[in-house]
Amino acid sequence: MNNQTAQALPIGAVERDTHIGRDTLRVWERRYGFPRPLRTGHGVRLYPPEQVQRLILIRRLMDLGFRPGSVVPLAEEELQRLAAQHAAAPVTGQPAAVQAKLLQAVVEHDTAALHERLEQELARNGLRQLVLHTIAPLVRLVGEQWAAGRVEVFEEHFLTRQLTYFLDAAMARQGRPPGEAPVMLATLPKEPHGLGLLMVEALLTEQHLPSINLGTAVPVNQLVRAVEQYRPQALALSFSAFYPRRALRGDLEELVDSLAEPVEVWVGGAGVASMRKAIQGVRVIKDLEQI
Amino acid sequence: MNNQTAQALPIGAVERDTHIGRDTLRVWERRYGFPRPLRTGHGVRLYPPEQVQRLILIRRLMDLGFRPGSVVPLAEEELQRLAAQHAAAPVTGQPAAVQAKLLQAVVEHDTAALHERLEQELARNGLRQLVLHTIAPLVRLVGEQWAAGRVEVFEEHFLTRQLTYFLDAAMARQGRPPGEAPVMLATLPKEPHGLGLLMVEALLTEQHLPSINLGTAVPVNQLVRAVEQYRPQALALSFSAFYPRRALRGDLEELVDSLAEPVEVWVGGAGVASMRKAIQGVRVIKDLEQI
DNA sequence: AATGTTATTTGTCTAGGACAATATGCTTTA
DNA sequence: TAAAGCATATTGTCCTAGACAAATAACATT
Repeated sequence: MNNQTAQALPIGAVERDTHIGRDTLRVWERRYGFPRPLRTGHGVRLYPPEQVQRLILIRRLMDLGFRPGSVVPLAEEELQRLAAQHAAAPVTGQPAAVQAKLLQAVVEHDTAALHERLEQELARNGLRQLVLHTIAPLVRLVGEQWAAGRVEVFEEHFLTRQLTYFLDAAMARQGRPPGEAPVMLATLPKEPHGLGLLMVEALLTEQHLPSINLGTAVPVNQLVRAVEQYRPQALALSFSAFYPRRALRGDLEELVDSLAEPVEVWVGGAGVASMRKAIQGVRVIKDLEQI
Repeated sequence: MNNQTAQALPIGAVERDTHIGRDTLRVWERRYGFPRPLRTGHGVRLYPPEQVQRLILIRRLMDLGFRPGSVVPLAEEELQRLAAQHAAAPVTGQPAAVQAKLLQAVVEHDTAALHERLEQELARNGLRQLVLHTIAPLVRLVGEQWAAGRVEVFEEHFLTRQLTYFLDAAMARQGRPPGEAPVMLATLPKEPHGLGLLMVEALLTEQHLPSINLGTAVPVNQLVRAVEQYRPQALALSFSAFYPRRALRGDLEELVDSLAEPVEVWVGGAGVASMRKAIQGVRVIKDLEQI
């Protein structure tokens, strides 16, 4: 069923699969000599699958902190070596036995085992401890394993859905806190990862505090309107490690500038941990425990 | 707190807020004379908020079926008139009393009322009927109200989260069906709307059929890998009315071409309802009831 | 009314250059 | 030795104006 020629992708498809912008792909070609796509008769770029695969690998190394100039020009083998090196690097601390087991359930696609273990932890330690000491480390672990090439993107998708389901069920059993929500949760358009928000929602729920979770990829102007309507005391935004660093400061400044209402802006997640200078009117939450 | 000059946005930000591509924004400027952004000293476009607002309105009209050539050149008042006309258009059928009440709860941000009513319907008619006759029509209704300018994007975000929470809780009470999942659910990268998947998941769960929901925006190559690993009998994809029509056929063909494994591909949702020609190897699900 | 053909509309892609913002490397100061 | 200040290098995003393929609309024919 595999059609050979159809496998080479135009630049738009590559942008989507690699999360590297079109302009960037073209400028890399000019500057570093890679990628070097095929061309149609009319000059349109067609990227063969190997090059797309290598771009994904490059992207992974960049998320680990490498800069384009130091990885894009490298030969295939050198890239593989770099990646392997990082795959061998010790994972932060040693994952507690529980997380290792959970990770195993994820890569083996064993939904039942995953839920059973989570249920055990919940029964033993309660929702707060479950989020802080089991789920948050698990999510971090899976992220690291992905960077090391041991876990695939679709497995993260799978985990995200399972955790959402589990936390929703757990919150429902706790009961939904009544009253006006003092905290609004969301991510900006470039951020598709919503587990951070969900964990915060669970922590708040556990303390009988209502919250409004608008989910991922909410346009700035919509956040402004939502704040006008719901009038929360705080707007909490989550940023994963993959949020484009270039854009972070500008995006936050744009948001704060647009907010006419008096509202605290909280930001958290791996994406803001490395922020150099503080931004006027934005409070950085370093740790989930602070909630 | 509002900074006047900071309000004008560069083209990248406008692309995100309007979901109109950069190239498209520039080509409209050339062809239709709108938008006509300000420029920095170095020629960089800066779109004032009114123009962004008008672009969003244009986008809404296009989602209603208008073509760019017939709306982009129009003056502000004419656009407003067109929109108002469609706002006045009768909503499909008359929304049953239940949906009207639910809609009211959404726009009034009354979480408690929303959940209470859903709970009532669930208790009375069961999960299947709730999904088919209450939630699906509600989602459609909110979409129409949005197109008419009566509901805002952030309210759809709010509803999405609430329905996810509710359905997850309902499914958890039913109990998670054990065993290997015969159906895998996902949306392609350009499709951020995941409620369709969730409704299908709920319908399957109600019939004690397990499923694997990978959620939204799964890259094509990851879908291929996921199918290789989980080996489901069917891969079901959901497309909202906002999925770019130009890309639909090509994206599906790319997917089918890449799938080496024998797996049925099902597609559903408003985005495929208007598909002209069938695509080899793809089955169109016209109705949720078919599940 | 269905089908086939032609014309128009529309989004995405091209090249090569430019610039502002960030990160790095080097020097000076406490 | 560490912090701070400054110069240099790196990097993503934006620019222009033109081109083309795919989808849609309009028209002609069966």
